[in-house]
Amino acid sequence: MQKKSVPEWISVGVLSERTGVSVSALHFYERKGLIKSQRNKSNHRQYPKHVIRVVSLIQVAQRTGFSLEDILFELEGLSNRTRVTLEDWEQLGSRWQSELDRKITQLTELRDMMTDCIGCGCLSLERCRLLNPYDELGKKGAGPQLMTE
Amino acid sequence: MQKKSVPEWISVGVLSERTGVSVSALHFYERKGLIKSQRNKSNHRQYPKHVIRVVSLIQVAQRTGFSLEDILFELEGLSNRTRVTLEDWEQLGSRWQSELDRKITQLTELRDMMTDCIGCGCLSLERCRLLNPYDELGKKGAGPQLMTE
DNA sequence: GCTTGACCTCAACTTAAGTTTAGGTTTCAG
DNA sequence: CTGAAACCTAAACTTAAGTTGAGGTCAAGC
Repeated sequence: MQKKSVPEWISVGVLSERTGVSVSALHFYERKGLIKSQRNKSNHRQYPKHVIRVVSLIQVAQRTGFSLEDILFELEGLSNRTRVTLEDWEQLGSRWQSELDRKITQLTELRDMMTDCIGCGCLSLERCRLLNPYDELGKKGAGPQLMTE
Repeated sequence: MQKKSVPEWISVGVLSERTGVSVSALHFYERKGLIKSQRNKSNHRQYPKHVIRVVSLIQVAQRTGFSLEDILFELEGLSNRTRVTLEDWEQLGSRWQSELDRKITQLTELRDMMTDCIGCGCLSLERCRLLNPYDELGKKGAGPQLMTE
């Protein structure tokens, strides 16, 4: 019992409507190699319907902060270029989750540092780890430091 | 008992060293109006030492995701353009914190959606709220939807 | 048979946040 | 006196992710 594979082609306009991505951006993605199309006899692009999913994944990846270059790299690693399977999705999804976790951690640290700093109020250029991330305290010996400005 | 105000001038090279921001970027910031300098007799820029703090704040703001334009706007709202006081910092700091909170919330939502989605595995273009943020389900009536691809 | 809408290509433009390059001074150390 | 270090300006270049514009084709509807 083989499922029939029914590509069912859609135009760039329809792809744009279905994904919320502008036609010009879709052309752009195609130039970058993120999606592929066939042409009909009038030279119009025809996309297999499942490209909708690829475009949607691209959008999710962008929202998590990946560049199109990164995304192209990820997509190229997939077993099958246009058809995104469940395994593909599990792979991508967990990779993207780690990236998101990394980002969230970073921002949270920054926010906590900010909380400390506002509470502390020292605004010291010498001591403040927020204002002074490339800290080189210790060079000058320990102990209280003057806030020389 | 008045404190003497001792500006103590520093060169662009020193400012660059102290902040970790390249000289060309500092020139750029000056063109954009984010920092100001005086010139000495050889036409070299001289910055009052507390500009270091302004540049540090610019970096923090950038790390929290503000554009230089935003930052310029914030800095212009300060009581005093170059000298950043404790009150200034409290003002800015809490504004930036909210922005950070907003971002963290967004990313967290995206990550949780992703967790759901990977667990669910449906990858349905019709139903998935991750793949389909501009959802218009309901248009077609409720009930189970075919994953037509 | 003409207009309209959807599509095509290619090239130039846009914004942000700088960097790079080219050419020109000044100042200090040897 | 000579050369290097630090500085100056102005303009062009860079990258990302597209957008905009000009000019052209094609099929459908009136």
